[in-house]
Amino acid sequence: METTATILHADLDAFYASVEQMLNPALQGRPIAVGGGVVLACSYEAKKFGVRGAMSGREAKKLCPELIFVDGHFKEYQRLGDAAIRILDDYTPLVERISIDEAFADVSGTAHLFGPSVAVAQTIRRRVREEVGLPISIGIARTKHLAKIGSQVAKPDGLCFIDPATELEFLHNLPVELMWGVGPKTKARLAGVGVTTIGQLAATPGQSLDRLLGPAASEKLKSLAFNRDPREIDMDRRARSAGAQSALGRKLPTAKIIRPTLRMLADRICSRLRAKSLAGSCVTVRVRFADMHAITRSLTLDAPIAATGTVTEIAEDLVAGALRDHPAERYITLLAISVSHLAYQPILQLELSLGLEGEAMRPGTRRGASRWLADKAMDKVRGRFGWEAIGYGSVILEGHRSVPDGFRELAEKDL
DNA sequence: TCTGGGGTCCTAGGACCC
DNA sequence: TCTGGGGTCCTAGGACCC
Repeated sequence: METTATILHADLDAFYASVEQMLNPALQGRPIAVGGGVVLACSYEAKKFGVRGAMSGREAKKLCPELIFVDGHFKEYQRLGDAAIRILDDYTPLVERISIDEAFADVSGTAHLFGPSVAVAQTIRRRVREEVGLPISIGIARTKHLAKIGSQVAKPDGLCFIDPATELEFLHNLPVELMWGVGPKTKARLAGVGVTTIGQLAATPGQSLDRLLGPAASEKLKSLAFNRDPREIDMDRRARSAGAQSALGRKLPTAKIIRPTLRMLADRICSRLRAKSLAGSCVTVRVRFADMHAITRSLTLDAPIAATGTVTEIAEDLVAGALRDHPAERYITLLAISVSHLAYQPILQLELSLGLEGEAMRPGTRRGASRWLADKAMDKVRGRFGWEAIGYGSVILEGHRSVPDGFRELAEKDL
């Protein structure tokens, strides 16, 4: 059976840090971290010292006294990430963007135009370097999972072609944590029974793996370990939820804290939804306590909503219920809202529902649609004069902005 | 002393329906 | 008194990824 490897996984190396080093040549070759209080990203020079993303700035400095902290150029990240991914588009329409700095591409259908996958990958790497100025690593394999592993092996600034004829040999020599879905917990469980490589996982009897990880996870890992990943390139993945969260430090769970925070979170989420004529019918809140343990509460509605006020009130009720269930917890450290079960809801449909039974958004509430219209008016003002021009008075919160807004926006998935 | 933000997917039990 | 099975949705929690 003749098979070829035509799935590419392209991944910009230490993306944010590489951009900073490109913009400021004095930073090249130096250990740098984007961010201050929290390390949002760091350069390879910093990684050598053990610096990692999500680490506190202080911890990072302790590991690497030479570390240079820089502010992020978030607009540039978006522009350059887009430019790099666009180069992939020149070689195939089958491109699946995973995040700002990463994408899959299937070049099987375009070999007659551009040559074999390795040649295409070499060209892409050269062009990204020349036209965008950044290093990008590419893995090439028969499946998405293996291509992704390939790009990790290729880093930094490399290319890794995995020949289908010897792919299992390649795969089985690698550590389990390179597999998709194996994080710290699963890695530790596997290590507990002496499994540290993908080959050892492949050789583990199904029954004992089932006992260790449950039948579903076990089956999934087995299929990945034998490179039987069925996933295909998906060109237009739709977001399934939209959420927002805010770390609070350590706060007493009073209405004074909770209400304005939830309103701000709902405002962020709902304006994003309305901008895309979307609404969701499931609202989930998360409350995290001082010991970092978090709980969730959710409510599914009869009809989708996107009005800030309605989402805020539902979130307040859910948080109140969550707190009632945990009376011993003295402090909260984070609040989050997520809206899911998203549905396209153009204004026409909303007006129709007004004529019928209001919008049943919430038991006992018929104000949802008029609120939605008021929100749309506000969105319009913001569109012309900026986000800060208008808003809910009570959302103005004191300082404590641990992460820049620019970073937050980059993390938002297109709805 | 402190520990970000935005997501996806899976599991398991219970309710409910046919 | 004893007695079904399958499917779907909801909720809560957990693991993981970028």
